[in-house]
This record gives sequence, structure tokens and C-alpha cells, in this order.
Amino acid sequence: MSVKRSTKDKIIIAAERLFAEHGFEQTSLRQITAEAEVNLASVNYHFGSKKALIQAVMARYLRHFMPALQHQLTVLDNHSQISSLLIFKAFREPLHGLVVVNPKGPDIFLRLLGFAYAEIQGHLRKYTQAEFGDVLSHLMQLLHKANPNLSPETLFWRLHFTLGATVFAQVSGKALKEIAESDFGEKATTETIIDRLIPYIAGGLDQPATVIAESHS
Amino acid sequence: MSVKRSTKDKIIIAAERLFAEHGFEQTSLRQITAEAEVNLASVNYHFGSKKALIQAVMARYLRHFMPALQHQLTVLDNHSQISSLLIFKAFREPLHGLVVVNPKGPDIFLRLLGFAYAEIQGHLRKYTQAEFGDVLSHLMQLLHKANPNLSPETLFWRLHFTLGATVFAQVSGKALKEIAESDFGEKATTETIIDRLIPYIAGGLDQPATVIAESHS
DNA sequence: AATTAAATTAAACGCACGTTTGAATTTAAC
DNA sequence: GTTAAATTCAAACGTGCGTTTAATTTAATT
Repeated sequence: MSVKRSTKDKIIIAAERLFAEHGFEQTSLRQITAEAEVNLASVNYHFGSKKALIQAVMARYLRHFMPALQHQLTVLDNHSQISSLLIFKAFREPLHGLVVVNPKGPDIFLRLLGFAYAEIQGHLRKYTQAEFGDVLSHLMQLLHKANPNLSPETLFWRLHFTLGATVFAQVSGKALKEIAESDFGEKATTETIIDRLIPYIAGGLDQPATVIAESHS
Repeated sequence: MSVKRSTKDKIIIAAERLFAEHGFEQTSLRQITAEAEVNLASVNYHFGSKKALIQAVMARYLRHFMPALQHQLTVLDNHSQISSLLIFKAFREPLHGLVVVNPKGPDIFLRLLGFAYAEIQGHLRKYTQAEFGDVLSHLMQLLHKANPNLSPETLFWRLHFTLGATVFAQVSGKALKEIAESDFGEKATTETIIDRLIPYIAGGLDQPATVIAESHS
């Protein structure tokens, strides 16, 4: 029943699995083409370079995720009562929607994002910023509406702390899941981690502004 | 006035600067020995391997930091009223104390830690866990005392979210500092970022436990 | 001063990587 | 059925890496 896949598709599928498991730099084209059962040179033939392959893998998810998130944020525009919790919860639907790309799409996408940020691959960061910067500023604006008492600087930093907690949880996710299961018998999945994460980041973001820079000792 | 440094010291000093700037894997022994103005082979002669050099660089900071942190946590044991905020504030003194190793010690140490976790270098993680695991469980125990209402699982996850936010803030720190300065005219330093971070992570940690795993749409 | 140990050096080794080449093969167009 | 384009393939290229070797220089010991 399964249709014969094109070489290009076989490469994309193998690449996203290996990238999500080991990261971009740690995954070689030789591993990818071996898993995909295609010739080594076909990556450069079909994509031009490894860089371009990475972007193609990311783009397949971003194409679905970003418009869906944009839509959710627009829905929130009409809410009179807004909170950080609501804003972060708005991420769940677009994330879960990635199952149409791949049953494990939400997992894979978050891990890919994590590696994309962890490895300082400048070209990728520039790509996402250029392509989807308007969604991010929309998010920033909503967070400001939810916390009008916080200064833009405070919001800026807290948003990046949030990003860090999220990204890190996903990259370390596999190891942490194993620890959690052996220590607590808790079978954690990507989505239950997200459910744990959302109150945490919302709580951090909603903290009252504090006086900073006290002196030491 | 400056004393003639040994080859071993020259390597350590060059290595920690380059590791902190670009990460462990991204820094080659050739870069290190070029900056240190020593022969390439001297790394393997004095340290045995690159792995061992990385551990030596980390150990120089951990030797100072961990006992100082242990001391701060012991002080907190005698507090009747405890909070996550207090616990996280206890990190500031030991961190600042790293100036005795290097004037930029606090900066460098946090960035090194960040890369150590970002790059999944298993041997380093195992090393720190084996060497300083007791400090970590002490920390966990205090956090439980500060939040007796939270389950160990919740505490576990939130502590790792905290780690993620901290680590990420440091690794991305350089880029974020530049953005913050150009956007807000804010001259951020490692210590002001820490001051911003502490209320955030304490706020996330102190959130009330919530029901998880609602269904989607 | 002679001997031994420690440290430094230039050079090379073996390996894995992304990429390129050019011929062989398959697919599609006419 | 022939031709032309697209694709696949095995092989090699050039580069940078961590590490090792063996000779030489420096320092310490007797």
C-alpha cells in the first residue's frame, strides 16, 4: 500500500529524524543517506548543500506552525481579559497541528527548534527571524498587553528566559524523561512536559517588576 | 611585573577564553595553541587529550564555586522562613566569588556551563554529577522545603526549566546584550541579567501546582 | 661537568567530513 | 525507437580535526 517515495522525500524524512535525535552538526550526510538508502551525492544534487537541507527540514514545519500561531494570536486580540497563561496556551494548538506533517511532528519540531537555537547556526536564526519576525513581534505586543506594568526591557529578557526554558527542556527532553520515569514512574511525553512548562513560564513572566542591581555582600 | 607563565597555564587561559566564546566543540586545539603561543602537541603532553583539557578548565571554576554554594545552602538551613527567591539569591555570592579565579570569572563560568549543557557531552555531565551531586540534592531539598505543596515531580521539572532558562540566557547572552542595548539603550552585564533572571525563575518555581494534561480542542 | 629527566618542537598519521566529478543509468519527450 | 534530459552512482578531492611520533632543546640532579 505504501507509495514509492522520491529520493528527495526519503532524504527529508531520514534527515529530520536524525537531526531531531542528534542535532544538526552531529548528523553527517553519510548517516542521512545511509538511513534513507540513497546515494551520498544525492543530497547535494537535490538540495545543493547540507545547510540548504537543514533549512528545507525546518521550513516544512514552520510553514504549518507559523500561520497557525498567527491565527491563534489574532483570536486573542479580541479577548478583553488577557494573561500570559492564555498567550502561552495559544501555542498548544499550532504545535499539536503538526501531526499532519508527521505523527511525531510536535516532538520533532520542538527538538529541531531546540537544536537550531543551541547550535549557533547563524544562517538558521537569520532565516527564521527574517521569515517569521512579524509573528514574534505580535507575540511581544500581546505579552505587553497582558502585563502593562512591565517595562519592554523586562518583557524582552523574560521572553528570552522563556525561550531558554522551553528549548532546553526539549533538547534535554529525552534524558529528562528517562530520569523522571525511573525516579517517579512518570511517563512523560512532549505534551505533558509542555503542560508542566506553561504554568512555569507564565508564572515567571507575570512576576511583578523588581528593583535590580543590588550590591554584593 | 607579570610573571612568566608556564605552558600549562597559558593553555588553560587561552582555552577558557575560547571555550567561553565559541563552545567546546567549536574550538580546536590549533586555535587554542595559537592563542596561547605554545606548540600544538603540548596540550596532549600536559593534559592527555582535549576532553581532559575541557575538564581541567571546568574544574578550576567548580573547585571554587561548589564549596561556596554548599556553604550558602547550609546557611539557609537555619532560616525559618525560606523561599525560592532566597534560594536562588544564594547563588549570587558564590558566582561573584569567581572573580578570584579570573576578573571575568562569573561571565566565563556561566557561559562554560551553558555550553557544557548545550553540547551533549556526556562525559562532562557525568563528571559534574558524580563530583557535585550532593550539592544538587541539597538544593533540591531546600526547594522542597520552600514549596512543600509541590510534588517532587513538579519540582524536578521546574528545576530543569530553571536550568534551561539560565543556561540559555548565558549562551545567547552576547547576542541578547547587543539587542538589548540597541533597542533599549540598556547596558546589560552578566550580573544584571542574573538579577533579572532570579525573580523570573523564582516566580515560575513558586507557581501553584496545576492540573495537567487537558485535552486538545 | 656529566648524566638524566622533563619539556618543547616540527612533522606526519589516520580519520571523518562536505563537496565535486564524470560516467552510467533511468526516465521522459518527441 | 530515438534522443535528450534528469537522476543515480562510485570514486575521489580537499580540508580540518585530535593525536602520535621521534628528534631536539631545556632544566634538574648527581
